[in-house]
Amino acid sequence: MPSSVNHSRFGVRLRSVNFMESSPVVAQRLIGALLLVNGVGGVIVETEAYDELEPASHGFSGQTPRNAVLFGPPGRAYVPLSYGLHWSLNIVCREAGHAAGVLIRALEPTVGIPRMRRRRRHTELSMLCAGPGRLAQALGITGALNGRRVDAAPFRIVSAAEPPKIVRGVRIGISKAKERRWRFGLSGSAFHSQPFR
DNA sequence: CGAACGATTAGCT
DNA sequence: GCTAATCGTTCGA
Repeated sequence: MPSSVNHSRFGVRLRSVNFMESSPVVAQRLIGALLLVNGVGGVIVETEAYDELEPASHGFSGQTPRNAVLFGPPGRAYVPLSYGLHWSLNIVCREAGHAAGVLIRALEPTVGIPRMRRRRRHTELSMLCAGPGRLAQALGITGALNGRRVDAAPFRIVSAAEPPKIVRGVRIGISKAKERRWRFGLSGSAFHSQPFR
């Protein structure tokens, strides 16, 4: 695991993430952080930012029962189903009143790897948490966690002790606002869902 | 009220 | 590279 991540509960300086910032800022602050759900997870290596003011966001067309969590308090998990099949984990953030969120797209698996392998039917390590659907499956994330605070159980987020080197690119799998470079990655990671260029 | 379409993935060619 | 799987939401008639 990268030395920039403090996995010790006796660490000297554990920064927490402020979710009252714009989603692109929060998306970058989450890179290199340790994310656990029920004690299982790893280092966040890929995120994307979304904001209700741009058409790629689930919040763009206004509040619905599905996306209601995005319009609620920051620091909550927004867990929608995509393609009728896959859950995904977002963290709600809010700056200037915008309904916004950060999609967690990939982890470097570090804690509870056997558990994740069982949930994912023994996929190879580099594919365990590479992509929002795979990550949700590996960590056992479903709609049951929608709206839950991410600073309390079953979540645990420990941010990187030092700012990591971050790469940036366009978001994946969207048809609108394609040119916006709101995808962020941990530089040099072998655990991205797709390469950065 | 029916049709189209996703912030995707696995499996096959 | 192509496509099926699968369902809530959105959009047009």
